[in-house]
Amino acid sequence: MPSPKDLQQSGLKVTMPRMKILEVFERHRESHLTADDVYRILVTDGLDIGLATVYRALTQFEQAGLLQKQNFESGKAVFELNRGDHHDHLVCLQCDRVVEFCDPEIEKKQAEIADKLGFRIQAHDLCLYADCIDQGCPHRPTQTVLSNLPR
Amino acid sequence: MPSPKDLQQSGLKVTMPRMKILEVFERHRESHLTADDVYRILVTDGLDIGLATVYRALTQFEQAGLLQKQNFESGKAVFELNRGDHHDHLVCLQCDRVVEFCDPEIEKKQAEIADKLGFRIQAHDLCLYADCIDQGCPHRPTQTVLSNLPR
DNA sequence: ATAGATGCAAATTGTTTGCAATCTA
DNA sequence: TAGATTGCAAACAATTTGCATCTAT
Repeated sequence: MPSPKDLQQSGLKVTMPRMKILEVFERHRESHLTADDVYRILVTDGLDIGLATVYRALTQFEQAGLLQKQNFESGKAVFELNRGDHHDHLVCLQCDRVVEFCDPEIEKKQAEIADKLGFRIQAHDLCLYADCIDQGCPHRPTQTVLSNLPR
Repeated sequence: MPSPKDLQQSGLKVTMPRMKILEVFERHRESHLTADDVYRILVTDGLDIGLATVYRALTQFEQAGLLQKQNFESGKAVFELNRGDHHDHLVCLQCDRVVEFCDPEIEKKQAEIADKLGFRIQAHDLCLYADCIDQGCPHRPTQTVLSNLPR
């Protein structure tokens, strides 16, 4: 349930299009959506919101820290709700399923490496591309499976 | 020095455009080049090779394992010679400098993670975005600095 | 000779922008 | 009401493709 506060705090006016777009992400907490995905969902919902507005909102929301943006190999950017936690992604090469994970050891090692090279790390992208081992891999559109790795 | 064999072995005909494109990468072993970078270099060299041909060649060379493709945040794909070794990248947020590194521990951990999630890892992208700590960071176009981390 | 390669222009795809009309604070 | 926001169409940037013409094998 997106609250108007989320927008106000970012200096963005509370408008219908923006609230509806946030709602879409609330209703799809497990997904990684492209601008077009969001646009289609809105259209399906019978809402008349332009694609350009979606793009503008996504950009603003990302800057405001409400959303996180990812660039997988697909060429299109995908967005997900910023749940505060940082995590990396594993994309299934069979069905495009996205599994999230986070490994503190890797995170630590990254900082050490940057440090050793004379840099202060600001961000990173880590994405694994892999094949399902188990049989039951449905060839379906993008879908997310949350997963917390033992630490 | 690109050898015709590199192309023949891939089932690609040895043509002037292809050889010249390979040469460009040989002459810029340290760089990460976009299709347009390659095209401009060729034009500068007085060669009349179409941009579409460059794109086609880059794709074919990547599939043939001669080049490696990277998608940084820039939106454009960059290519580099496949030197056999795997490595990850660190991009300087100030000057776009690209530093290469490889950390066996991270590699190992990645495989373990994929394994634990029920996947067999095929590939991965790891890119760190960071700020130079030291002063001498020139704001210049993309340029690569090779670096082997202690292992 | 012939399948494959090239150049050019036109087409695609994902994303951004100009602008007049329309809203929020 | 003033300044922000929206929708639409046009503009863009990166990459791909159709096709008639060449070229390596």
